[in-house]
Order: sequence, then C-alpha cells, then structure tokens
Amino acid sequence: MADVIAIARTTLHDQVSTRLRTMLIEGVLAPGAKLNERELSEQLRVSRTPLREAIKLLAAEGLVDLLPNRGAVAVQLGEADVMHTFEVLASLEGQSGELAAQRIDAMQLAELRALHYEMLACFTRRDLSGYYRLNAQIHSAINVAAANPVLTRTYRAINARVQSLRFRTNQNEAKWKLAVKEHERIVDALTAHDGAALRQLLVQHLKHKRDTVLELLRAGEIYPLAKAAR
Amino acid sequence: MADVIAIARTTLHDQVSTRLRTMLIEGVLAPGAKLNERELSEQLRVSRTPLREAIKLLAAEGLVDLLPNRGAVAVQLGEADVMHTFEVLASLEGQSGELAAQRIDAMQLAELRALHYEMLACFTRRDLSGYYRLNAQIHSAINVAAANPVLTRTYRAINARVQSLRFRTNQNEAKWKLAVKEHERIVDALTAHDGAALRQLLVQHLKHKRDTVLELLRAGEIYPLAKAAR
DNA sequence: TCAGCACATTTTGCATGCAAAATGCGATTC
DNA sequence: GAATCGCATTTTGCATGCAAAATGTGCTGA
Repeated sequence: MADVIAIARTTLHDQVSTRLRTMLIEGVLAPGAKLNERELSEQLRVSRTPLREAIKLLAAEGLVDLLPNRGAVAVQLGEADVMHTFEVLASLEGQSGELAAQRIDAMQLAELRALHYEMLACFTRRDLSGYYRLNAQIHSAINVAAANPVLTRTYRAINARVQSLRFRTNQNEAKWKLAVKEHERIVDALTAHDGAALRQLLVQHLKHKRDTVLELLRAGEIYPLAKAAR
Repeated sequence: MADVIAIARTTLHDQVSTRLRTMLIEGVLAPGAKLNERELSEQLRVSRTPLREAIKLLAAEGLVDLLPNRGAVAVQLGEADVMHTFEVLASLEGQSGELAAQRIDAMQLAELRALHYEMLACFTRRDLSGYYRLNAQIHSAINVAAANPVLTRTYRAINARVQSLRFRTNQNEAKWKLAVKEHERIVDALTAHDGAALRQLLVQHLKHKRDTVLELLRAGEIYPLAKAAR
C-alpha cells in the first residue's frame, strides 16, 4: 500500500522554485534585485506561468518581496531584519537542540561525531568551503535527530533568508577557532544528552554568527547601499 | 519620501489566498478535501491562474499538500503532526512571551489588561465565540509586544495549521476555567516583566491546548477517519 | 460475478494572449 | 536650462487554450 519509492516526478514550478532559491541564496540574484518575469522565464526556459507560481512560493518563504503591480524583489535585509531573523532562528535551533539531546540515538550520535571530526580536518587544513559544508551537515543532523519535521521545515525556511548573507562572511581566524570550540561543546552536550546545555550553546553559537553578519552589514561589505525602501 | 498611506490596492491572487485560508481554517474546506481548481475558480469568480498562485502560497504555508499532477489537498494532521506542530508553536510562543515581557510598554500593557477583562466578561457570560476572539487578540497583542515581525509571521503561519482543529474544540467547563486562570498568571508575568515565567506559562498553556486537540482527535470527533495517505 | 482493459471524460500543468498599470523618454513650456 | 506633461514601451496581472496525466465507465471474457 505504501509507495515503495516515490517516483521523482517533479513539476516545473517546483524545479523553478528550487532553482530560484539557490540563485537567491548564492547571490546570483542579489538582494534588492528586481525579478523580471520575461527575463527569468527566458533564462530558465519556461513560460511565465510556472515562474510566477514559483515566485509566489518564494514570497511565502520570505525570500522575495511582492510589490503589487510591480513584481517581485529579492529581499534586502536591514540590521533590524537580521536581528529579528536570528532571534527566531536562535529560538528554533535551541528547541531543536533540546529535542535532539533527548531523542538522539547511538547511531546518530556516532555519525554526528564522525562529521565533527571531518570538520576538524577541514579546519586543520583551513579548507573553508569544506568546513561550511560539514557545518551545515552537522546542524542538519541535529535537526534530524530532533525528529520534528515541522521544526525542520520551519528552520530551513527561516534560515534561507539569512543564508545569502552568511554565504559572504569570511570568518577571521579568531572567530573560526571560537566556532570550532563551540562545536566541541555542542557534541559534548549531545553525548551527555544535556538538553538545556545544548540549547544554551546553540543559542550562543547563533548569537556569534549574528554578530558576524551584523558587523559585515555595518561595514557595508554585503550591500553597497545600506537600506532599501521596504 | 515615505509613503504616507499605503493604498489598499490588492491583487487578485492575494484576495484569493486570504479567502482560501479562512475557508481552510473554518473547515469549509475540510481536512483531506481535494481542492478542485475549476470548482473553486467558479465559486470564487476568478480564473484558474490567480487561484493556482494562491494555492501555491498556501502550500508554502503548509495548509495544503501538493500532489504532482493530482492537485492540492487540505492538510489532514495526524497525531504526530499535531504533536510536532505544537512543539514548534510552544517554542515560538515561549520566545514571543520572553521578548514581550522585556519589551512591552505601559500602554500596550494597559491595552492587554483591558482585553483580559473583556475576556473575563465573556467567560462570565459563557460567551464562547467572544472568548475565542479575545483570546486570539490577547495572544496577538503579546506577539506585537514582542516587536519581532519575523516571529509574528512565522507564528501566524504555523498556528494556521492547527487553527482549523482548535476551531472545533468546545472547551468543557473545567478546562475553560483552567485556561482563564492561566491567562490571569500570564498577565501577571507580563506586568512583572518576568520573561522566564511568561515563557513557562505560555508553553504550559499551549501544552494544555495540545492535549485538548489530541483528545478530540483520538476520540475521532474531528475527522471521521483517523489518517489519510500522506 | 468479477477482474481486466480500452476508451471517454475530467483535471491538472503549462503556454500564450490581452488589458491595465508602470516605466521610460522626449518634447514642450516656463 | 529645468521641470512637467504626454505618449510609446515595457511589465505585470489575469484569462483562456491546449496537451498530458489521471480518473471514471462500460464492455469483454473467464
């Protein structure tokens, strides 16, 4: 009765939204940029209908702003937006950690440790892109261990909004070291199944990330212009 | 430069999504029901294009499931889904309360007190619908006091998913009394600007609501059939 | 009687067309 | 020379049309 393998049959607007999402996160569509329907539909080789449906989806996720009769614009977060977003992220990630500490099983924990060591390897080699990849995997693994799909989905959606900013932050050595040390403690807390501690650690971890992003934002290294009409 | 009053010019797909959302929440579109495009477009007097755009929006909010080539279906939450959703809601509302306790000002507090008394009036009169309305207003006011639009938006979106269930729960007298008592404490915590206490209270408050919903769900009073293929 | 299959109908998904709003541009006026 | 108005172009929003997938139905055969 249960479908053995869900056939990877996908709709066009779904592909388009995925594609657009990565374009937004990677900054191909820069914050503040207008999403011209005709241009994008030609570029992605689809008609405007599925494109528009995809844009509506991204609007619901908060990745683009919809201006009535004037189309969609890639969101450009101001300082306040960043603060607010990280506040929510911290709450969600804290919850995720607390649940994960309670619910993680031995195998998941082992896998997480393995990822952690791989990350240490990247750190030792100063392989930043590998580090980022593993970092994301670890946080994703924690989310999975929390065993709450609604939480995971929500976190992913909110996280996407600041991902485009994080994407541009190049850690300095001191911050990087601190982050690694924090990860160390995170793994310890998970091992001890200490939910409260893990929550605290993750919240702190995110606070640091937030500060990094804010610094760059204030330094104008992310957007040329500080703010857009909202 | 700043637009004095944003003209209430609205797009069709926006109106449609709002309309559909209330239909879903109020159960006019029952959980598990198929959303027939032709039928709905005729009913709402719009063409299928804005309707489909609206449906995509609701899908992103998690109010409907999208089945490729088979249209959209109003979500039908199982026990696990309800648990997961309330877990996230509790986290968000807790955060909201903690922030609100820190950030609420005298005027907002006064207004909240007023709403609370109005709610007591409804309780005394056993005016359930008025009670619900004020209850929602109070929780909304807390959200506003938290002064984090991202949090508010996220909470609203997640809350909508279980709203259709709550809509059907008729409190029994004992539960109702308990809820009123909890509200009393909530107002106290806000007055004392005690964030930790408020967080705890709101989380507890939601746990009770969750249990109420789960009871009804288990009793089969919400859906005739317990589960649908997901 | 019931399973299985072919065919008709319905329904979704996408493309295109058309009207209204927005934007850009140049001419005109002061 | 600068600002403003009017017109042409572009762009968005919505409706409609068409093809493919899904669904329903009746028929055939055991």
